[in-house]
Amino acid sequence: MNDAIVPRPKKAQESHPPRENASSESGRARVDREASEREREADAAHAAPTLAEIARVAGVSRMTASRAINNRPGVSQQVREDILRIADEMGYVINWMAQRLSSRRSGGSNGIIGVTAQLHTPFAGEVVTAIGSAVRGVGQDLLVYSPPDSAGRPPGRVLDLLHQVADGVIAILPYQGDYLDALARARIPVVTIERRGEHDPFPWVSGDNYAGARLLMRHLMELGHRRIGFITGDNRMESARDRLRAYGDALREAGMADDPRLVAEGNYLQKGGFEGANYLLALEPRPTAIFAANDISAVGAAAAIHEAGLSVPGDISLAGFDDLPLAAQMKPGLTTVHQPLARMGRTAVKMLLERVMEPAAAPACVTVPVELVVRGSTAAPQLVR
Amino acid sequence: MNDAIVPRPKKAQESHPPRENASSESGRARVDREASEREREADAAHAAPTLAEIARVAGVSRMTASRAINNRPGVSQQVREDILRIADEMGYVINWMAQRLSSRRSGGSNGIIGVTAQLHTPFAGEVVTAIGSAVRGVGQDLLVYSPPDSAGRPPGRVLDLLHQVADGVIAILPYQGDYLDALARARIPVVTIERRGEHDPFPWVSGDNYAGARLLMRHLMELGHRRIGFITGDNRMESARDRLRAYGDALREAGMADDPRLVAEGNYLQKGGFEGANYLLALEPRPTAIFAANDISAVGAAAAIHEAGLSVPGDISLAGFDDLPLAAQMKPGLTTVHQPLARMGRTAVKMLLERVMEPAAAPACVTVPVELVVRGSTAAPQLVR
DNA sequence: TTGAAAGCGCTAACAA
DNA sequence: TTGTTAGCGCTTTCAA
Repeated sequence: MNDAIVPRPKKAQESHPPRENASSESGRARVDREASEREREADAAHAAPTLAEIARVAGVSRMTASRAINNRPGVSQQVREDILRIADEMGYVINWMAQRLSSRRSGGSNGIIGVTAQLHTPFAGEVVTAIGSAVRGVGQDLLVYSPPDSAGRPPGRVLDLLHQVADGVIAILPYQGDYLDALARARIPVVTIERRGEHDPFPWVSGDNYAGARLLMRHLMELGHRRIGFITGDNRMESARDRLRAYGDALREAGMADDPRLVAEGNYLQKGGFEGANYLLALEPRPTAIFAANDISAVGAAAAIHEAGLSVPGDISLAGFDDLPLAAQMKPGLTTVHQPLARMGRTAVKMLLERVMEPAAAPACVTVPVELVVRGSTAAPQLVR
Repeated sequence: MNDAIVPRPKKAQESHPPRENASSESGRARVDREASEREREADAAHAAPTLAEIARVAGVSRMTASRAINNRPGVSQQVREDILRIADEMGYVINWMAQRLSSRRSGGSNGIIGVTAQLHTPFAGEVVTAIGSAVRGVGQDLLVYSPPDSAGRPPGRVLDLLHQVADGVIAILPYQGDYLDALARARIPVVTIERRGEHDPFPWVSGDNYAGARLLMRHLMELGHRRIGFITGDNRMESARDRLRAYGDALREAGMADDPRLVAEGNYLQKGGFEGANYLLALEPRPTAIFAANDISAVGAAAAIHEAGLSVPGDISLAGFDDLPLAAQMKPGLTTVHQPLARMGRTAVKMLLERVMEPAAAPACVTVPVELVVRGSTAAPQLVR
C-alpha cells in the first residue's frame, strides 16, 4: 500500500539560506551527514518516517521534534528550523491515529464538521453541496461519509471513524437501525436533516413537508382533478409520512372519495416511481393526476407514463416534491415543491456549531417554509373520458 | 479486513431466551452484578468505554473481548455472546485511532475510497455525486474531504487523515501548492479528475477539453460570429489552458483577427465571469458572442449582460462549458459542452481500484469524449450594427 | 530550552 | 479456548 517516497516539495528549498557564507563550514558538514543518513532511512524503511526517525536524524529527542513540528513553544529558533527542514525533506507526515490517540485527554476540536449521506442520489448531492457552501464561511473542514449499498454489510465502521474525528455531525442518512444505533452512540452533537419521527432524539431541520404537499394538492384540485394518485416515499421517514398525510387530508377535506387504491407504495427511488405509476395507470378509472412523493419518483413515473403511450400533461398530470435541478430539465418541466436546500444547509450548520459550543442546549428544531413551483407537467384534466 | 461487530441490532434481543427458566438463578445474579457495575462505569466515566472496561465487566481478558468484538475465532460461543451483549449495553465503540495504530503492521485496506473536492461549487457537487453512484456498486465506503475557504490556513491536516484511512484517493482539488504537497506525500494511489499539466505525477481522467472547445467555436463561427470573446478559467488547471488554446487555434485557423483584447481573465467562478463579461462588453467594437470557460462563469456573464441592458442571444450570444444542470435551467438555456460526469466518475473509480490492487501499474490516463449541446443562448449575430 | 518516563486503547505474537 | 507481554507513534507530565 505504501508508495514510493515522494518528491520533496519545491518550496522547502527556499527556506535554505540561498548561499551559506563561509563561517558555516561545520554546519555544512553536519548537513551532509544528515543527508546521507536520510537516504539510508529512505532505502531501509520505504515506509512513512516516524517522529522518532526525524528526531534521530536531527539529533534531538522526540519531544523536541514534536514541539517543533506542532509549532509549540519551547524550542530554540535554530533547532526548530533544523527539525522542520529535515521533516520536510524526509516527507514526514504526522500520524493521525497516534496523535489523536495520544492527545485524547486535552484532545478537543479538530475543526471538522462531519456529514453522513448516501451520496449517489441527486437529493443528497444537492444537500451536501448546500452544506458545503454553508461550511465554507465558517472555516471548518468538511468530511462526508457515504455508505455503500445499504443492502450490504453493517455500516458501522467508517461511521464510527467520522464520529471520532468530527466535532459534530449532520446526518442525512438512510433511516435504518444500524445507522441510528451508530448515531446514538456518537459522543458528539448530531443534527439531522429530515426529522425521523415522534421520538427523534436529535435536533433537526426540515422542509415543511406537510404544508408543501397541501399546496401541491390544492393546485391539482384547483385545476379540476378529482382522481389523484399518490406514490409514497420511504415511509420510514417522517417526510414521506407527512407528505402522505397531507395528500389524505386534502382529499378528505375536499370530500373526495378517498379511494385507498389510489395510493401506490414507492420508496423515493426512481424504480419505485416507475412501478407505482404502472400500478396507478392500470386502475379503472385511471387517475387524472399523479403526485409522486419526490422528484426522483416522478422521473420514474414519467417513464412509466410514456411507456404506456400517454402524455404529460395531456393525458395525465404529474407532480413531484423537492425541486431538484432535474425537475426543471424534464420535458415538460415538473410541477413540484421547492425545498430551500441552501437555507436548510446553512441552518443545519449553524445549529450544529451552536451545539458544538454548547452541547447542553435544548434540542431545537427548525421547519423551513417551502414553495409551490408550477411548471408544465400539470394541467386541467381532459374533459372527455 | 475485519468486520467489526456492530452494536447488536435489535434482532439480537431475540437470541435471549425469552423467559429464562428457574434453573438459571445464579446466572441471573451474575447479570445483576454486571448491570450495576455497568452503571457505575457509565456514571463514573461518562466517556466512551474502553475495551479494557468491557473485558473487566465480562470477566475476561482484553484479548478475548477483542476477539469477540472483532468477530474473530478463538472464543467460545457462550463467552462471545456475553461479551457482545455487554459491549452493546455499555455502548462500546471501537476506537479507530487505537485500532488502526495497533494493527498498522498487518494493517491493510479499510474499504474506503477517499475524495477531495471543494464541495461548494455545483461542478464539484456533480462530480462527487457521480463518484458516489459509481462507488455504490463496488461495496466501498466513500469519504469526501472538502477544505474550508482556500484562503485560510494550511489545508494539510485533515487531508492527511484522509490519506491515512483511505485505500486510495480521487482528487478534484483546488490546484494549490499545499494540496499538491499533501497529495504527493500520500502513500496511497491517487487519481485526479482534470489533469494538472505536463508533468502530472498522477493518472487522470478528464473530458476532452480541447475538442469540446473546438466544437463550440465551430458552432459559433458557423452561426456567423466573427468577434468572439473568451473568459478564461483558472489557468493553473490544464482544462482551462486547453479550452483557451482551442479558442485561439479556432480563430487562427479561420484566419480571424486574433485580437488579444478579446480574452478576459476569469477563474471558473461566477464573479470572474461577471467581471470578464463587463470587460468584454466595454470593448469597441463589442464582441457578438462570449464563450465562458465554464457554465458557472457563464452565469456570471449572463448577469453582466443583463445589467448592461443587453439580451441573450439577441444582442450577444453566450456559451459555457460543462453542461451542469443549471445550464438547462437558464433562460434562455445555455449552449455548452456536455461532460459525461457519471462516466468520468465511474472511470475514475475503476482506475483507482485497479491501482489499489496493483499499485505498480503504469499511470494510465483517460480522456473521455464530450458533446456540444446547443440551447437558446446562441444565435446568429445581428446583421446591423 | 530540553529530555525521560509513562501511558493513550488496541492488537500481534506468543504462551498456557 | 484463553491470557500475557510488548509494542504501534505520539503526547503528557515532570524533572533537569
